[in-house]
Amino acid sequence: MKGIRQLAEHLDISIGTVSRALNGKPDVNEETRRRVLAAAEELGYVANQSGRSLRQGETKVIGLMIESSKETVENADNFFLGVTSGLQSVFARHKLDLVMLPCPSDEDPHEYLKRMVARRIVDAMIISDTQRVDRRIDFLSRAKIPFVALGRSLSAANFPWIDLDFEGVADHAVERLTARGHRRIAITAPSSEANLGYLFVESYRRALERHDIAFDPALVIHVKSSEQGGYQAAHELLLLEERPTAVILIYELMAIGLYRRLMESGVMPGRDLAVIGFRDAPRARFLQPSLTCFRISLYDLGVDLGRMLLANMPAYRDFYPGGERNIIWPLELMPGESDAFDVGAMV
Amino acid sequence: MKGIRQLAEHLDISIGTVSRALNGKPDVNEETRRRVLAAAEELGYVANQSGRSLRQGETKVIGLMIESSKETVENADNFFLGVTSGLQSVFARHKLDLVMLPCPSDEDPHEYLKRMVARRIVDAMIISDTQRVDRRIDFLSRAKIPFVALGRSLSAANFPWIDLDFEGVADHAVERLTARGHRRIAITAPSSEANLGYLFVESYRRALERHDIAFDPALVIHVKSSEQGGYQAAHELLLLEERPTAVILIYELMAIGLYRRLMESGVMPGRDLAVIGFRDAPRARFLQPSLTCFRISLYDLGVDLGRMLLANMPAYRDFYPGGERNIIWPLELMPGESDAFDVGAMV
DNA sequence: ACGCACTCCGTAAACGTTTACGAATGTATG
DNA sequence: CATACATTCGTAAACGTTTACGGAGTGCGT
Repeated sequence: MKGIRQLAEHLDISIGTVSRALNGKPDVNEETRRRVLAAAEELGYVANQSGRSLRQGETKVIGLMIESSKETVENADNFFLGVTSGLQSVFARHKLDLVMLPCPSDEDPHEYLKRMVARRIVDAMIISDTQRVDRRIDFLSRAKIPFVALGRSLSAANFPWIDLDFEGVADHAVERLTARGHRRIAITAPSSEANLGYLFVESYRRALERHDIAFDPALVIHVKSSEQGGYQAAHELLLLEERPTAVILIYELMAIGLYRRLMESGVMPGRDLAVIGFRDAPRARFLQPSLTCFRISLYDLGVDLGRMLLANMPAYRDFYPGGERNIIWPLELMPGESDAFDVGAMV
Repeated sequence: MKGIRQLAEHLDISIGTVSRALNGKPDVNEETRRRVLAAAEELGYVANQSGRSLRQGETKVIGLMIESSKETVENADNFFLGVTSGLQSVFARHKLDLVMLPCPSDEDPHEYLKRMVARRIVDAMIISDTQRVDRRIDFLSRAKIPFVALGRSLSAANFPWIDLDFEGVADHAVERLTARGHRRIAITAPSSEANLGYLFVESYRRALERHDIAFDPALVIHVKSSEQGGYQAAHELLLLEERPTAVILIYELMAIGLYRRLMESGVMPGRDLAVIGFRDAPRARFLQPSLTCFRISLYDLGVDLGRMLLANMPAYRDFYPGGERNIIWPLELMPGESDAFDVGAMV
């Protein structure tokens, strides 16, 4: 099957009518439409996207940009695939397709993004891993490309984003730990410029203050968010003169390395040191001891992300009226054994 | 910047010449080419892909199709992102872009694939998670769409693929275990129709035979390839009347759940049961005990995958002469503590 | 002076689709 | 019966790019 022209000839109908029939336009006889659809099905005709895009100026494809930097590869998890499912469930209703755009590690994310939209590969963008100042946001806003960000940023005053409820997580974690007598609570943070790490530590600092605990910079351990980083974090933790009794991890798989290093020194997580993890963790409960962890409903997050994006696209705006422009996404605590350590008993 | 026409007017040059200049065609004055490139850079002109694709009949985009089924999400790892880096390093040389196409879990992979190529979103495809009989391979061959498969299949006699060296892995693992006196060696396998699981078990069976060990179907544990599945596998393992002394895991993260379940019953992995894992595992060494595991160089695998694909595309064939059509990819053993259990001492 | 080859560039057609416009037909209205 | 309107369809232009073709200019050998 070549194109719409062959289909039209086969039906002995003009090409324009065939197009209207396929696209559900009103001014076409229902009988004709039936015949066209049947023939298209039979001959396996699918519209050439290039021709359509050229004419309409839109590709019907949404891009989800992801980093494929070395560190991302190392700590890769189900995060994006989970979100993807939710996104697709929304996009499918509008015959929009989703492609994931992995930015090569040796290319500047900003340049990569520009190239993708300039080539008209996608109509709209979902960006993630937002930096504290992120030129991509500037660019997309200025170029009036519809987009949503997974993560806040300082780069623009008002743009659509969904971010995680760091404040709630930190508060919940600190509350839970102080209730068990903990006063020296460490935290891990990435060394990158990702806004996530910054917000995470800031929320932690404020949560401490609310519980009348002085913030000690020495308790912020800057390591990579991977098993390797967890190992390193435990190592640095054990070297501190006044050793903390609890630690909050920014990424749940870090617990693997952390546990390992602790046990090498005879320190038992959950008994000698309380550990709380962050982000999605169906696997957390299989660790030994099982990890107390905050989890995210990735699918639902994807759904909201998709809706928010479409609400910002003129062609689909009407389907999603009155949506918020920003969402702070709540996380749910999954209690485990890793924070069972009760300091109160020792005091 | 609208299009090439505006660029041409701005330079007071014909549109055809501008196009030739940009595309490196020979019949254009070097001075003119310099001016054009400078102006394009200055005005931020990038060719509209839709127009170009329509004219040339190709999109310059390669698709990497991945499953986003529930199970894939659960055990998602760095696999695809790791391969992606290698792929992009090859594609970049030819100004080809890579997009990842996540097949929605509620859509038939075959239909999804057909839709993507029919819409001309990509020129060529890399498919993964091949099934024992996989209609996608049939379709792509027949439609003469260039493609490479990550994984063998029975669906076509001769198509380009790269697959893992299951035979080598199984042989190496069984060899290593029997050298330490093990005779009852269990293995985990997925319950799906994925060819990977089938080949994995078959290789294991043949490796046993080569070492004069009878194949016992009861020792093939069908569980999901996730932490949860590992937990389940350990559970079933402990119920066997004649308990095996070793187990081979098809996916390294299963070790987390497996360890947990074993310890719950007081069985110490590495001391009471030897464990060997499979597939990439920078994280394996942080488990407690560290996991003996076979690792893959994902980047290099991606490079070969990319080369093999381009060798099958007429436009790029000349750059990659004489490449093999099929590659069995070797894996490297990373020794750990999990298989230290020596049965010989007990006999 | 002529023909020839070579370099460089402009012209226009083509890719497959959507859509504004108007034509043709049928039907209701005055 | 003339007019108005609704329904259905065909015609042709347009989207932005590449490229076959040919033309203009230049240099060279005869």
